Amino acid sequence: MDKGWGLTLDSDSCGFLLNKPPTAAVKLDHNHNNNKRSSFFSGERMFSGMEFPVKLGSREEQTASQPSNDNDRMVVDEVDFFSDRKNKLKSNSTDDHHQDSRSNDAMSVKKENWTRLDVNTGLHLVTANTGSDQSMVDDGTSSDRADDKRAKNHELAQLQVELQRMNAENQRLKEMLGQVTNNYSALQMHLAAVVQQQHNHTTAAPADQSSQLHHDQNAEAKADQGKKQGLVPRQFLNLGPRATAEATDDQVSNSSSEARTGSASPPQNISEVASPKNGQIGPLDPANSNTFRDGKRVGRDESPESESEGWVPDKVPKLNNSAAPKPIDQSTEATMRKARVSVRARSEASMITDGCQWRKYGQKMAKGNPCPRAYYRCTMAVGCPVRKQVQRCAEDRTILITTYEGNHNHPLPPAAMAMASTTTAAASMLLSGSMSSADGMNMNPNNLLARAILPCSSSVATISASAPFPTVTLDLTTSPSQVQRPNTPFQVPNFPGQPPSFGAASHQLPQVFGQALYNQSKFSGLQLSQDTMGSTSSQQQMQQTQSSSFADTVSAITADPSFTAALAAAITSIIGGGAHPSNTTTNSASPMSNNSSGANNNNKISGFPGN
DNA sequence: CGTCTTTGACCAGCGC
DNA sequence: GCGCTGGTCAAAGACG
Repeated sequence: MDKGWGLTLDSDSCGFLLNKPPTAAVKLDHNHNNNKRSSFFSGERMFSGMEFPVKLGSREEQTASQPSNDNDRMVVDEVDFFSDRKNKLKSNSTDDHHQDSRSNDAMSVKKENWTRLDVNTGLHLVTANTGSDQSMVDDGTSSDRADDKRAKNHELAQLQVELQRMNAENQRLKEMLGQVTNNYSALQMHLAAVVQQQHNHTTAAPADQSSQLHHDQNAEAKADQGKKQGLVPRQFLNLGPRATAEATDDQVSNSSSEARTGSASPPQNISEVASPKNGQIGPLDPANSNTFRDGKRVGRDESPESESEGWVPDKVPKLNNSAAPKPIDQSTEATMRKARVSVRARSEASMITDGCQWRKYGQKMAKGNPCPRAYYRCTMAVGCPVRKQVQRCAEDRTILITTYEGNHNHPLPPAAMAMASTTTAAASMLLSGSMSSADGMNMNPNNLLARAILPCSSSVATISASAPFPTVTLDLTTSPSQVQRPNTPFQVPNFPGQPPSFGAASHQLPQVFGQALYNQSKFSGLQLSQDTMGSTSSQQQMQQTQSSSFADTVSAITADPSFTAALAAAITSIIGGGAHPSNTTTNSASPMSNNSSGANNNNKISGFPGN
């Protein structure tokens, strides 16, 4: 976030300055002294200091609202002060300037006059108004001006407070936007998966062919097809949490963990989550983090809260017991929290480099595995609910199993977007469509998720419902030949937070994925800057444009068969960083002891924390 | 000195 | 009810 500060100063100047009323006051006085220069400047540049437009605006508002009075006043003031000014200062240049202004534009004349009046008024207040008889004459106007100034200052302060509030709200909206964008990308991938599955089924059932042409009509076709294959139509009809919840209630209740989630967590959530939820979203709300840390269960329940906000709009009702319409988040969040995406890959590193910053908070010896399981939590944002478990495979200790859980509630650096998007999409699809079809047994590779994530390979993506939590496993260790990798596994030397290197590495990927990564990098970079910047409308438009283009790109790449190899290559490249000494990781995990090869697994494991 | 890792302890869920 | 297991916390130590 350090990067953002530089950018923040660039575009947040208005908000930044406006957040400091004393500064504004100083600048206001300064404006009075230098108004001749600043008036036009302020008219041209809105962000040269909001004090200028605010001040001018107030003048202009008065002019607009009370044209007659202002004109009258202006006439009087002009006569008084400019004549006075001419008499006193005999400034030809000013007069010429005044005439030029008149010749240019009447309004500008007014503004110029007003600003000049301010200047002269200030002079009178300071010098001439110090107790002369004339001051009694001018006292009326000067006192009026003083009052006018005070009123304007007061108005300015109010505007500043308003702007502060707007900035704060803007920040919240930006955070929401980031989450929604992630959500959107996940849904895009899901949609692509559904379409693809539809296409696959259409080949078998041509009767439904017409429906696949129209995505809008997909719901009905999905329902039919879902019935055909024994799937619950709602899974496909509703991509939101409701579908997930219903699916969970209807079918996945056989999973003990799900039952646990549904029965135990929601009551707590209702009581504890409802209040902050109703008030405002707080993915980064410190309160969340506090409660997150206060109690384990509370934290586990609340962290998904913030997490799911990125997943589901508030308006979507949630059916946990299908009786009381509770706030969606609770069970959905819990479910999302439970959903896991496991990535198996060969790596000598203690932890794969996925672009995020992790903090290790625990380590346990898991049953049935001599290798300890390390627990990490994302530290890129306070209260980020994302956790991951890192454990080596018991059978093959060269295989590193990284299990992700939860979704980031903060903007991600470009380096983290690939993995985060992948895991997010996988988890989303798992929960929205694939989970119930698992029905207590492992998903076969023909599952839509497997096809969605890795469309052209049938053995790398599996879903296990036998696990305590519904888990998607991306196995990148089985068939390297499927991954269109060159012999030299491409490394990402400065992978974290360095889009150029990432883009440079992406040239080895299929073009479409490289472009996607590039777009992601741009977008997430924009998000990063946006997160700390005071946003402008143009920037928001840019972000939205980037968002939509990014979503389109995601949609495009998921439909592309080469996405399989691209995704595998990307993840493998991320993971491959550990084997490369040049790979600088942002992870704080201790680097692996320099094992040259995977021959001695024990040595490698010994490098694993805790062994 | 601040941050991060380590590690023992604690807690909750689940099965018996 | 008890033990097992997974997950988390937090104090203490390590590290830069």
